[in-house]
Formats: sequence, C-alpha cells, structure tokens
Amino acid sequence: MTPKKIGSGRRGRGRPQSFDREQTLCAAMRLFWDRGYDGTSFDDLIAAMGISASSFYNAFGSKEALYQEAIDAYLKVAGAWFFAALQEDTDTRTAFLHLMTAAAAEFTRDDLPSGCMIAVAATQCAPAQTRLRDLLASQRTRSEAEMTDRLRRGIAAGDLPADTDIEALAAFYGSLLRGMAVQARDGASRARLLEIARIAMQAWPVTQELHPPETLPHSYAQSP
Amino acid sequence: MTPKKIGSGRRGRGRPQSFDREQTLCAAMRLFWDRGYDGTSFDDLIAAMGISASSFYNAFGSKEALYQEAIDAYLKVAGAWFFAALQEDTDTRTAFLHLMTAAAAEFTRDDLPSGCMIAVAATQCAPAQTRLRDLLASQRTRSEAEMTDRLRRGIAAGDLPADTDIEALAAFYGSLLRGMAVQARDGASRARLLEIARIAMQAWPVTQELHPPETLPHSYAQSP
DNA sequence: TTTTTTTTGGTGTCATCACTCCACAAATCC
DNA sequence: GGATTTGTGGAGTGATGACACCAAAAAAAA
Repeated sequence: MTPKKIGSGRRGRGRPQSFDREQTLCAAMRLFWDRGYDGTSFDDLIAAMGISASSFYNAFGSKEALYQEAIDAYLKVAGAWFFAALQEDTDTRTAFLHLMTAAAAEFTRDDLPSGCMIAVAATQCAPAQTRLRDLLASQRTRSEAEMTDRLRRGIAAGDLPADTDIEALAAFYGSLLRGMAVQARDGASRARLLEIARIAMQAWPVTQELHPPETLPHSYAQSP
Repeated sequence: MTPKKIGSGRRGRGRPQSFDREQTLCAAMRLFWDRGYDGTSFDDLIAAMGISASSFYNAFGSKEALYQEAIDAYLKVAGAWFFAALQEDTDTRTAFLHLMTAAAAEFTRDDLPSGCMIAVAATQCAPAQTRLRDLLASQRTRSEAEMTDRLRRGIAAGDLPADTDIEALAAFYGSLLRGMAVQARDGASRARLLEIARIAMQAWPVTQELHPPETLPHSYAQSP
C-alpha cells in the first residue's frame, strides 16, 4: 500500500516504478489547475502523465485521491511563495505588499497555468462533490488563517494598530487574491494585477510607524 | 421556432404552454447559480423546472442555450442591484460604497443561492467548454467596463482625481467582488462581507472633497 | 533461477450524460 | 366537431465517464 519512493536509498524487491512519481503528479497537478476536477477526464490525466490506467490506479488509487495529492503538491511547490511572503522578516505592511506583488507575478507565469489552483475551485459543483468542495473551502480558510496569524504578529510587534480587525483585514486580502486569480484566468496582464495590488495596499490601516506625526498631512502645510 | 409568450395578447392556435416560461427559467437559473453548468445535470434541471424532457427541448432548445438564457435572466433579475448602484445619482465614492454594500447583502441572501452566478463561474473547465468560458469571461469584462464608465463619469463630474487609473480601480473593485462571491460561497456572513467592503473603501483615491490639496501631498497616495 | 513486484495493453462494466423519438392526450380556433 | 398545435410520459440513443480485471512481459532482489 505504501508507495516506495524512487531513488531514495531503500529499494523494493520487484521491478521498480519506471516513472517518476513526483513528475507525473506534477503533470496531473497542472492539468487539474488548468481545468479543474470535473474538467479533467481520466483519459486526459493518464495521457498527460504518460502512464497506463493500471499504473495509475496502482500508484494513486483514484482520481479523487490524486486530486488531493495534487493540492498538497500545489501548496508545496507552486504555493510556496504565499507562505514565504508571510514568513518574511519584515514589517507587516511590507510582508503583505510582497504577498500581493508575488501573487500578481505568480498568477501570470507563462510556465504554469494562470491564476491559482485553489482560489476559486469547486465553488459551484454538483451535490455529489461536497467532499471536494469542503476540501477546497477549508484550504481557503487555512490560507486566510495564515494571513490572520501574520497580522496578529504584526500587532504584537507593534507595527499594526492594536484595534485592527485582523480577521476582516485577512478576509479583505483573501478576497483580493481570489479575485486576482479570476482576473488572471480571464487573461489580465501582470501589470494589471500589480496595479490591483498597489491599490489594495492603499487600504492598509494607518500606523504610527509608517507615518510619524511630523510627516502626517497636517504638518506638511507648514513645511516650505 | 419563436416561443409564444404566455398571457401577452396574441394567442397561437393550438394548446397553450401550460407552464410559465419565466418561472421555469428562474428555477433553472437558481440551479445553475448554485451548482454551475457542469454540476447541473439535465435530469436535475427538468425536475426543478417541473417540465418534461420534451417540453424542455421544445421551449429552450438545449442545456447550453438554457444556460445562456439563465445568465441573461440573472443579469436582469438578480444582478439588477449592480447596475442600479452604478446609475445612482450620487457622487462616485458613494456609488461604489453602495455597490460594495449591496454586493455584501446580495451575496448573502437567504432566499437565493449565495455569491454570484457569474463572478467565478467556468474559470477552470474542460477544453470542450471554451464557448461557455468565453461567455462568462466576457460578462465579467462587461461588468468591469460598467464600473470603468462610472469612474470616468466621476472624473468628468470632478469628484475623482483626473489622473486616476480608472481601469485599474475598476479591476480592483471587480476583483474584490469576485473574491467576496467566493467568501459568500464558503459561508462567510453578511457582516464579514460588509467589513471587507468597508476596508475596500479605504483604498478609494484621495479626492479634493475629502482631503483638500493643501493638506495632502500627492506623494502620499503612491506606494514605496 | 526463482521470487517478487510492477509494467503494459486490452477488454469489460456500470453508471450517467445530454438528447431524441414516439404515441397519445389536451386545449384552442375554425 | 374537426383541425391544429402543443403538451406529456416513457423508452431508447450514442457517447463518455471512472473504473476493474486479466494475462503476459519486464526488471530487480533473493
């Protein structure tokens, strides 16, 4: 049941797996990313992965199981920029600026499908696919919780007003990210997404750190 | 071929249509809205509409044709608040505030499916459904153009800085709306969406009315 | 070599899908 | 009433969906 990892020390007894599991998983991920779960047929999958139906079931179990693995792979490989931005060692505002900027860049890469695999997936689906829908929704919730945590740390670090509604602010940036993913899917350019990100940062709560009293608007009136 | 309109003056020769076309179309719209095109099966459709398969094809032609009609119906009936907000006779900022507020309310009605039928539909789909995908994408483009127009009128009316990047601003609010639709689908409360809308309005470009020029240097509005 | 494991191709299954056809019932006009 | 038009239920269509099974080949460890 436990699939042997290829090329990592321990070797099984029989004929080794002739395909790179990670590589075929990646191919499946791209297809799912581009077409969604429903839009990706079994035949398309094994064709893109370059393996036979039997090998497919042997290695991945089912289409749904593969999809779950593909999501994990997406989070690890393609979604790394998200967590990286939130763990950056900067002030909170800069972290979110980088997050939005990275999103604009990542959503419009020409070596990967546009947009995000998770952001808007399975929001409308047949009742039979409640499992997948919940899975995707919980991933979205998780990524928003990740942002909330970063904001909380910002308050602790003192670079965000203590009375900031961090859940709402995380929901705001979460919404933006999802909307940007749709824009990217619809063909928006990277420049356009960067503009959106720039505007989004205007909504950042005003802090003492970023705008010290002497640079606040009212004192500008008296500078030469 | 042209379907007779029920109860409107001219009457055909044979047996009249026994169902209200508008009503059955509305039922189909709700189903498509909730489950998407793929997620809605033919059998589910005729069950919800309360008509037979024959009547269905007689009246609507095909599933895809019905979907297009459903989108038109959605725009006229359920999406009316969008156009209404943009045609409101107020200043531009208030119009967009009302737009976002209305979205928060409309996306979380308990008498209709949550979210938006168009906002995030068919972003990931099988290659065979390029037609639908393009149809939805063009509707999204159109709604964004509608916002751009309103912003343009705002500049003409002088309540928006003349150098505002109105396309980018429209894309920003368009992204937000789509993201909010996803949030609503994932179960976000109306209060949460209203919070997002509130934060989004913080990004509104600085205007003379709100911040007289002598108290706000232009550099304040640009990102680092 | 034997054993073990995984490969491949092909064929079959069972369900669902969107759609179609048909015979006939019902409602309106002449 | 007869003609005309549209309704209905129900059975059937071909296509596609995701699998499942099988036999035989291949490759490596024992």
